[in-house]
Amino acid sequence: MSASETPPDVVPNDIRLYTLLASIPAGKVVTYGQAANLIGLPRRARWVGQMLKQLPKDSRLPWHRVINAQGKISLPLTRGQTQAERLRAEGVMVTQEGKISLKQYGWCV
DNA sequence: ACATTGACGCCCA
DNA sequence: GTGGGCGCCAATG
Repeated sequence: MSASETPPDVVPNDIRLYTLLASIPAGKVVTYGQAANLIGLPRRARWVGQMLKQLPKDSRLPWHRVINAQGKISLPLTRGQTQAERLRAEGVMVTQEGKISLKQYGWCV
């Protein structure tokens, strides 16, 4: 092993998730599963949810741009309402039920 | 070490 | 479109 080769895990997974979050354009959304896939962690959707949950309340990261595969907000009403408001503030149409059109707002890479 | 718990996802009725 | 059931996987108790 030469020292010049880059090990596959030099960047911790949580950092990669934060980086991805920061790269999601305002007005666009991704699903938990997509977020996991995009950082090379298939089948880790639940883990993504755990990470977002543990984010400090005053975090600057756009955690609100992550929704579930059904195109809906996965949060209990209180915080879910906050997420809906944040999204609407960026021009995303969110129904009363917390439904969002992935077709229209899904972030395509 | 075993059982439960989730900000999940896919399949099927 | 809507549930119900099951698989998945890290964190918790």
